Amino acid sequence: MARPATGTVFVICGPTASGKSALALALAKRVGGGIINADSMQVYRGLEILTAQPSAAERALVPHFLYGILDPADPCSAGRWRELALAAIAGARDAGRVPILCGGTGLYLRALMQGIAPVPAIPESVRAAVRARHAELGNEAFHAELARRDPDGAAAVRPTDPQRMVRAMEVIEATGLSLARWRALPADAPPAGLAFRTVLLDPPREALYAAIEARLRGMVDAGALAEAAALVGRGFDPDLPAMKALGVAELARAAAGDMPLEQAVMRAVTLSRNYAKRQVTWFRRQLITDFSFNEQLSESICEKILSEIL
RNA sequence: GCCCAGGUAGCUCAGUUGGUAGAGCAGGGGACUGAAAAUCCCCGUGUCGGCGGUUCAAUUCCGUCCCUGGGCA
Repeated sequence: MARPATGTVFVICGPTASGKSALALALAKRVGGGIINADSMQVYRGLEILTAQPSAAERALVPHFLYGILDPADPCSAGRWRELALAAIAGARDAGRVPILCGGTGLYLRALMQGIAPVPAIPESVRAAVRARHAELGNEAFHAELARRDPDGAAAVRPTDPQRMVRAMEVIEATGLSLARWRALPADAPPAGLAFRTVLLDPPREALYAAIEARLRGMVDAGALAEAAALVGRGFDPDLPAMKALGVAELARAAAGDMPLEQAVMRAVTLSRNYAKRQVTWFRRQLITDFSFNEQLSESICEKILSEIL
């Protein structure tokens, strides 16, 4: 068995349906690894099919961490995931396993590998109040209010970007310090002694889009309609992250008979393509990667990649 | 066969009282520091169905043909 140097942590990233999970599994078998989820949606229970979480058979072969660990009502975040991932990395190493992070959420991976500002968790009461304030004022007036509280923050965020305006307001509201001030502080960096080896899967667009559609149809065959309907049936706040998993809204409507199945499937496929494109932009431009492969994963490509990175 | 409607961007359509046209979606590019599968920004030349005619000028008006709906036979 190939034995990477102590402290090595593999990172496998790439757009949805590029073959990350299969590559991670093959790598884990080869080096005695433990696979750690780095995907913002695969952390939730009740989305096993639609977020393509590893099967029970796969989990039996190799230890997996952070898949389906949170209830949809319990939102994750970059900071929270970072803590969980650090614990999982330590856990895998204690068990004699090589940690292999696998996932498509660039922000999470960057927060872990390149550090993140040490902003404390914002109390839920503050978050709710700021959101309500934004809903009450609307974009323009809210931006004006932010400009009064945090001029630099307001200048850095477009008045059309509610998510970032709300975040900037929450931080100054809860901590008394602007985001810019927090970001000027030393970042929460990964513990010393970890050496990330990052592999990017970046297949040709055409092959990737074909894989996305094939996989979506496979999900439907595997019961994605029922899964989506069950999740929506729990009546959660639609703003919860898990509720925004691609395909949930469309397939739940199809399950309820409110939308033709084929239309729901094609809509979910389109949304997934849009998402894959955003992911690719992130990985190419925001993440420092050690290896990049421009092919859709197959058995032979997988072998080639393994021999190259080990 | 006759009568209506239509034929404009990959798709769905708007529009031009005659001066060669623009939205949404798709697609492409980009931003990104804690709900990121999120949020946001930028990118629109296409025989305006074909061929004739009128006109300085036709995608627009006229004729004719073709195609697609719907109606009448």
